[in-house]
Amino acid sequence: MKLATWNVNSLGVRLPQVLAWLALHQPEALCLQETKLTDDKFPHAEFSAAGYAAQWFGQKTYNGVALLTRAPASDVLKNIPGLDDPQARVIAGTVQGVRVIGAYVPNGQSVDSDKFVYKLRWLDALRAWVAQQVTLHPRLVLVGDFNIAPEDRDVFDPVAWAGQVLCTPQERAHFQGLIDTGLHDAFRLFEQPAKSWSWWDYRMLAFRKNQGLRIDHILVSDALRASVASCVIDKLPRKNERPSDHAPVWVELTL
DNA sequence: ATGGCCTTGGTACAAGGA
Repeated sequence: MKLATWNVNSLGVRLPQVLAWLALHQPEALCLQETKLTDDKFPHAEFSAAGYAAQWFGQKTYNGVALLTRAPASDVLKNIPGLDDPQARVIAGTVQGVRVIGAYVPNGQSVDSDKFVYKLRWLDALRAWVAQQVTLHPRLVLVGDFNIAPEDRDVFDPVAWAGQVLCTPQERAHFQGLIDTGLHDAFRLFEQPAKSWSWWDYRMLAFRKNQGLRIDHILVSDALRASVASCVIDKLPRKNERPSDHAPVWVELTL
């Protein structure tokens, strides 16, 4: 079964592209980030017509996440239990015996920003909760826009980006902290092309020049590691008219 | 050519993204 994640940067704008991608790939589950829709505006009827059940959790203008599944998801949770967070950033559900957690990690803006402090605190809470979730649900995937480039090889110009937000040692330590709960970066379980990115700035002709970062990830638990058949960043939607600045990422599990 | 965008709310342009 195929599980996927995509930061769509406004589902209102990107809905046709998401529907086309679902029809083409028919994933068992697709997690969306940055829907930017209040819950009353979520296009659940369109997804239902396309054969997908939806769970969603949004807000006006910013953030917003959704979980689209072919079979209805159970044990759905919205945001991190116990974390007082006004921003809609997490949605979780169980589908076909796999716990799927979709996350939109705060960007952090810049290292000297209050938003960076929020990002690090948020990641602390995520790690603590994911550690519990892995114990409860050994077959687990944590997917989404992590807003962290884990290593220099995930950055088109690591010298220019050194110490910048998305690439700081603190953020990378948090990524490792998530890995240390018993997860594996599915993309790195396989030989991959050099210069593989999941996000390209809209400016500076970044996509045409393939200048990007790999910040969207799929982490799989120990119990699922042997079942991961492939992990792919799908660059094709980035070539659409009016694309998201992020590409979808998917894994194929043979369960 | 060393700079180049996109989205939202709201109706001008500021803020946020990464």
